[in-house]
Amino acid sequence: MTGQTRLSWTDVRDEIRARILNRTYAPGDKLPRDEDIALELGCARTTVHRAMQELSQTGLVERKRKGGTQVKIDPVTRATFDIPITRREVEQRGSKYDYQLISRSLDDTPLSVMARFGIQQTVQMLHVKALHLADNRPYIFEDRWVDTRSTPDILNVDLKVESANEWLVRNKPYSRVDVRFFAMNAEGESAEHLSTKAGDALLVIERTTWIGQDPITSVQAVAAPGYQLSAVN
Amino acid sequence: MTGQTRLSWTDVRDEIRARILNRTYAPGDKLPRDEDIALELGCARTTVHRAMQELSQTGLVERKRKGGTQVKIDPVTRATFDIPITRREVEQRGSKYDYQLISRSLDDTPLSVMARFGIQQTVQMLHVKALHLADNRPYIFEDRWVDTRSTPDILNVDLKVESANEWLVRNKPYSRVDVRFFAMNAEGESAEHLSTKAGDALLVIERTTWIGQDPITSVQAVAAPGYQLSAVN
DNA sequence: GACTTTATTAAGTAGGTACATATTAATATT
DNA sequence: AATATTAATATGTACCTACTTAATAAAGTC
Repeated sequence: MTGQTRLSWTDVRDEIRARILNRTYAPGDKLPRDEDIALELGCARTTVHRAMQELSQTGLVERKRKGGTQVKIDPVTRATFDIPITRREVEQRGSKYDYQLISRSLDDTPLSVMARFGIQQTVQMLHVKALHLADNRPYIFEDRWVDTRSTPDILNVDLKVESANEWLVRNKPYSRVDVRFFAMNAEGESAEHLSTKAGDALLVIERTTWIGQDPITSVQAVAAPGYQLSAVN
Repeated sequence: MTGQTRLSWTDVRDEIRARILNRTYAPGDKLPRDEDIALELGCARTTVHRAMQELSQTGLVERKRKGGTQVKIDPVTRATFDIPITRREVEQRGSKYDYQLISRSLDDTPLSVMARFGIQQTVQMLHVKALHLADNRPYIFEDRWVDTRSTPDILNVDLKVESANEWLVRNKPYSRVDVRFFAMNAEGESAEHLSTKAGDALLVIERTTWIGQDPITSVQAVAAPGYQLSAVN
């Protein structure tokens, strides 16, 4: 008697992954049908399906109806990043969080911001600049635009007290988000507020959100020198 | 007669998400039990479960056995990035890909690399520097260390022809990966190979992989100025 | 009251059945 | 031979049932 307990879908996932790692199933190979794997391992097809679902999502295999399952030829590295509220991020590092409003005004959107939102006409939006600090040292400088058509309430928020970052996350869920990372040299304003010298390489996290088709906000969060963003798991 | 067809789990997911967006379920609120939602919407509990599974994965809700489902108070922005083989990335932009080996030698691991791998002792690893080009212009400069204990075959690969990047992805699946992004100023080597002037801000993608506990490779991919990394979806 | 034990609850999982859907393969038609 | 039609097939989905597990609440004990 094998006497072994029933297989869970994570067991199946691990077994299949192991076989891919040890090249039983090599890149480009076609895997057996779910049903055959189920039969071989002694579990239900639904269990194999659940396992495959995850392997497919992490980019290790590719599945097609009728076509079957195939090990990806060029597996991409898929990394997930959590971008929390800055206050949370600072507090979770065990640092003291502070926040300073730098400026707040209604300005016409420049071309760069229009491009981010994908809009053609210039509109007036709330333009907010603010600084997040960790242990009294500059941590992130944010330059944000908020569309007052989709988010008129932002005008009643005292941004000297509550950061737009936090207020928006709490009060303005989005249905679509675009996130991108790039590097820029510190200059003028960013250098000044982050207390660094002009020219220093800074990581920028740019986030733009929409609700349906309507723009909500677009922010460039410029991190202080040395900032690293690392993937979860 | 409503005459409507049966609900799919994506319908349920969209319905729940809509309710979260329109604040029927506000941040911090507890959602009804899966079973009650199923009853209300007229579908099976498993269908609701499948929908919740995705909402939970994207970080919109939090689920606990017995505790039920709760809308996250501070929803994080969760972004997923695919980091393909550089050749693929270049080709998908519609550019011509080229590759140049810059150097290849067996060196002792410096502290920084040991830290990335989480190892205490200095070991000799294969140290490879290479340049990826798009349309004859520098695209990514990579500085890579490969552990020859876990990956002895790399020593037989002609890295002048095939990039270590590509060979490893094809031949050395990993079980764990660490990915991080940061910005650095171009200097000396990186400036020279990327044909940019020293001081320019460059985005660095650092990737370290293991198979089980054993280090495979760690690479710093330094992108040419202007490079942006954007999330999938 | 503080602590431990027990029961309850809601999500999580496994199995089975039936059917839907997207592709590919085979066949028929022009 | 090229094209359109039809059949076959593997994954995807929906529903049901039964059981498991983790977390919480309630009850009991010192």
